[in-house]
Amino acid sequence: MKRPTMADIAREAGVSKGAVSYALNGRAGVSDETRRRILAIADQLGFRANSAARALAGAQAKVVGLALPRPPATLGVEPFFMELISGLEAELSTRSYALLLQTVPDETGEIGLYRRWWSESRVDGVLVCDLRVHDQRVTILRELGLPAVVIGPPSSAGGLASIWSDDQISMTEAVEYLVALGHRRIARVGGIPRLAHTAIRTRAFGEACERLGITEATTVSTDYTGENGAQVTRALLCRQARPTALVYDNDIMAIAGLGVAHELGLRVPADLSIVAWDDSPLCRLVGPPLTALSRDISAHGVQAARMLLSAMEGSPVEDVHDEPAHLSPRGSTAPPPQGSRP
Amino acid sequence: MKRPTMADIAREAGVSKGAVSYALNGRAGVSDETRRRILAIADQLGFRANSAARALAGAQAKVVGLALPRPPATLGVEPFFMELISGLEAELSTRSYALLLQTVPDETGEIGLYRRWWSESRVDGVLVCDLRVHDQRVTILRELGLPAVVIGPPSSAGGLASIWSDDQISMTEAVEYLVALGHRRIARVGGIPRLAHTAIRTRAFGEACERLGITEATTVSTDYTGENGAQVTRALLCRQARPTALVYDNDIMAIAGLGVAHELGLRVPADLSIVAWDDSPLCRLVGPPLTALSRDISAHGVQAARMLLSAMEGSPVEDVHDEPAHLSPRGSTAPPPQGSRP
DNA sequence: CTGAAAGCGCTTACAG
DNA sequence: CTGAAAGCGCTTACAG
Repeated sequence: MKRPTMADIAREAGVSKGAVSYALNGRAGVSDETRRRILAIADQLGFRANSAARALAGAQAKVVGLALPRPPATLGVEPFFMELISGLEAELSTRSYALLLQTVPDETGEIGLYRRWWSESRVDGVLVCDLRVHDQRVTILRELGLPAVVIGPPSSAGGLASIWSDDQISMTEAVEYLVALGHRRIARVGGIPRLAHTAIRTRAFGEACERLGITEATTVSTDYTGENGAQVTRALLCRQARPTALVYDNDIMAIAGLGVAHELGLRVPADLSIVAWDDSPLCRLVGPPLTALSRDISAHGVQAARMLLSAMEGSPVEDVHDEPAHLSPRGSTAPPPQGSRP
Repeated sequence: MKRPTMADIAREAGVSKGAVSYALNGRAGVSDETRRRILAIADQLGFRANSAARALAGAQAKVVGLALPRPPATLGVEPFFMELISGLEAELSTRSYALLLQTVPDETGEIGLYRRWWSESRVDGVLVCDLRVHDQRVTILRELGLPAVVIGPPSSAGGLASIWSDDQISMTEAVEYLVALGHRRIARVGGIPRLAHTAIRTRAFGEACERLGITEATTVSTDYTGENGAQVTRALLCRQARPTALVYDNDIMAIAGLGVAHELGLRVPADLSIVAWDDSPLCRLVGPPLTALSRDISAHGVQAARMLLSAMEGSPVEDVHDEPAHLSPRGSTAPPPQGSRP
């Protein structure tokens, strides 16, 4: 099959290629009648602008890039990214933008990828996630002048537009709820420490516990995998005075924690309360369903895509403070067992 | 920042742009010494070929497309796709190919997407998944002449190269195992009926049960979501003579089924055995860990990407029959309760 | 082995 | 409002 080009349309309509371009892109330069005729012919021929030619001629590539800074193995089980991607997709596809995905092993790899995307003119803009406290990526992106939106706290976004939800509020809500239930020994199975949002959560957890007089509050770090979450949970539950409540930084580890409780013969929530973060449908499927800090990640993605699209158009973009995750109490939280109450 | 172009290299090296192109692409036409000099300069300048220009000049776009034929909401929880994607990525990225992702609402939308990708010259080839029994997509792809590899049974691939694993073997293995344990009332919570591999599994399940004299064998269809899996499980377990073993077409539904058993006060595996299909790490995390039909989906993706890459080079590509999923017995299967044994 | 030139299919100033 | 032309940065026959 031969692809129809603008020259074909121009010939058919008896106008110049330039006129076709103006008509197709809805710009001034052609009369309404000519425009209509051109559009009709384009439609009839099933014309689609060649994206390479368009990009080369200085227009946009109509592609947005997303580097996934996690090892492929982790990605498969982490519902967060897929939910984010479906949100991004939902917005991008209505505007005929494609999403270019690539996994990267580490920060250096990611920076290399941005440089490559930039020098190949492959993408019009990028979304950055998993912000670190001092993140080099934002510096590079500003240097390259590649439009970018950060999915993470503005405090680490280095001046790039950012969209985030305030994890401090959510963490405080979770701790207050557990304390209200009567828990005094609370531990947190935290995420990767160098990530900016992990740092925020860790601080919030510590502060909330201190304020409420919880002295036995621990945070243990993990790599977010279920295996690691299980391992840490096992260690915590085998302690002399084991915690009566656990707060997890993602849902996969919370589910793993539930499995470990089961393995140790502890009843959830009678012997142990569990709170998950990032409420994927999984949390509602397990028995008992997990109390979780939930927010609409997909909507977060839609919003992030919108911001990037405006940034790419050159409009000034405000930071967006999305709704924080709120606690959805379900079957995995209850007052602590009698013996451990104050 | 200004991107270095081949003209810059040519000027620096004192040769023509053509010579630079030959040198960079490892083709004949330049002496070894000139080639080395050109490569050194390119490297020093941080040169990267502009992908749009390259695609326009008739070379490849270096992009592979994957349409995701599931509603965004389902994607988030389905580990299968993310595992497949990480496999594809692993292979594509080493060859400097990018993966273009787009969700599509249905078959018509997917066909439209292929036409668009084709007419925009956006991708060099595509991967097709979730094959239907009579799948229109393969016909269209052949018409367009877009290189494609089907991830699914060759029986529905309509002549396109395909990679698949034989679900009949796996299903038979699962049924034989359950029967050997003593189960006589086995039900299957199946996937979307119009998918080719679902049909294969349904037939295999029926045949295996019949051959082993299991008369009470039912398959119930679902849409693969956890919610639907839970609902179907609830209905099955509330029957007069409830099944003592359930086989699920994906792991999410198996986990949902475990939740329902918990909710109904049934012990797994003492009262009910559960077998999951597609053994994501989740299966090992829940309590009890799920017996599952496991295979390396990520490796499947690597292989699929390799096949597509050769197809795009014009090499003839053989269908690949990947290793079938094999049973990994874990804590969710055991002999049926006393009363229900023959 | 090397160079000069045409062309891929668009967009966008620049004249009329 | 419209047309003719240059140019984006590559690749690839075609001469030398």
